[in-house]
Amino acid sequence: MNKQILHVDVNNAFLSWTAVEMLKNGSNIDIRTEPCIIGGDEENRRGIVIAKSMKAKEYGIVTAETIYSAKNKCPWIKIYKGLEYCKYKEYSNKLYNLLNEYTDIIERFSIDECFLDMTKYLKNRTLLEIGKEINERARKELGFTVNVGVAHNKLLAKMASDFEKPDKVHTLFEDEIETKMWNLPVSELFMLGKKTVPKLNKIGINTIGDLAKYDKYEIIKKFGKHGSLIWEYANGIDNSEVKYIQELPKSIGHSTTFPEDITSIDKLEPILLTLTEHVAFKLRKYNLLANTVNLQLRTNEFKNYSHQKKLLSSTSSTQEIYKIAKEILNEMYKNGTPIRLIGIKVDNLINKEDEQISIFSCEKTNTTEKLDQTVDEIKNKYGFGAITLAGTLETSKNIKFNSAE
DNA sequence: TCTGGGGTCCTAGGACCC
DNA sequence: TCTGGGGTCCTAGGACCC
Repeated sequence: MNKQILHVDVNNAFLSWTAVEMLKNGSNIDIRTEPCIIGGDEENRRGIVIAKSMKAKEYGIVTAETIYSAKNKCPWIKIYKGLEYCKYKEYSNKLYNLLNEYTDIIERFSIDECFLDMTKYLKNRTLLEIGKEINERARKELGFTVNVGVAHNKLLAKMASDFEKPDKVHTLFEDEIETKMWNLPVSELFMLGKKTVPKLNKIGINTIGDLAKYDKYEIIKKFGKHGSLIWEYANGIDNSEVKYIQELPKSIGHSTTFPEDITSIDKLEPILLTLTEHVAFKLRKYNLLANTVNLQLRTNEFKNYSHQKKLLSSTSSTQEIYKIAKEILNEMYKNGTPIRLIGIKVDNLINKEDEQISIFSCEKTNTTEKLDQTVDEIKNKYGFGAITLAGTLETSKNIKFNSAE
């Protein structure tokens, strides 16, 4: 039996939500109607396009390009700062609650995208009718528009919602694949990025249809597992389920770009400690323990380096993670090299209940755990910045931790 | 005033074991 | 001593997503 799937995608989410919030606060302009972008802070070297209005799109401006380049395309483009991430989360939740009236099988694919499995909840209505109703209710009740893709699997629903924008509902059923999807450039296919597209073009594959009709095993030979996936996608094949149970993260990371390059380890270390505090705090919030610590450095020349180390025993302690992170940093970093970004990531995460008590765990005292616990309680009550480890005090003031996507 | 930040998954190559 | 083959685990790096 066919699955009945909807994909709901907020149009220019960060820009739309900023517009709605501005109107709510008494602004008399709707920024959705002007050529504008939500942009990062150029002075602090975070100058990229986070979201763009439809008018900005007409100038060829794309998400994640530099603001510098966006200005070249449209010199009078307006740039807005955007809201706090938690505000965006609120709007995301409003949408989720509305969708929840239709089905409990919802996958939050990102802050602004959801998959809905409607198979059990059609109730004598067509999937398209429900899609149209959701589209209308979002506009009327929430004040922002969404695109809805209507199909029999997730891939096709996602492709459908990406057709004409904004505020549209599109179907992409099996018998429409050839007419609606195969004529599109192959770069439009989900999971086909800018590295693979030129390689496909080189062997004469320019449209999604070209890929669909190409010999599957040739594609697998060239692109491995990924090749198999994109060939199936081109043919509209996707048997994956809507994952409605929220999974625990597989890795937790935090990174920051500096306003100016840093050339000494003494300046890197306190920043690393602040980043570690964030990561460990989040670990403990999920009740997880990490087994691996990974450090990333980006040089002024945009070269990325990463090194990882396994922990002797799983931990969520700020101090223990920082100790390893500092070791890696000292092994990796050659003093004097200009560094633009530093990042820490923990993975190989396990549930705290599943902790294997190793001989190394015996060395641990309860003191650090108690300290972390106390710090977390204060952070939860008064905010993350309310308390910090002494070593980070100076740097935390100067380093901005941008939590926007 | 050029290039963010948070993720997932895959792969190639090396170490090590039998 | 001139050199196998299968397997696992680990690491660094890369591709892709929003």
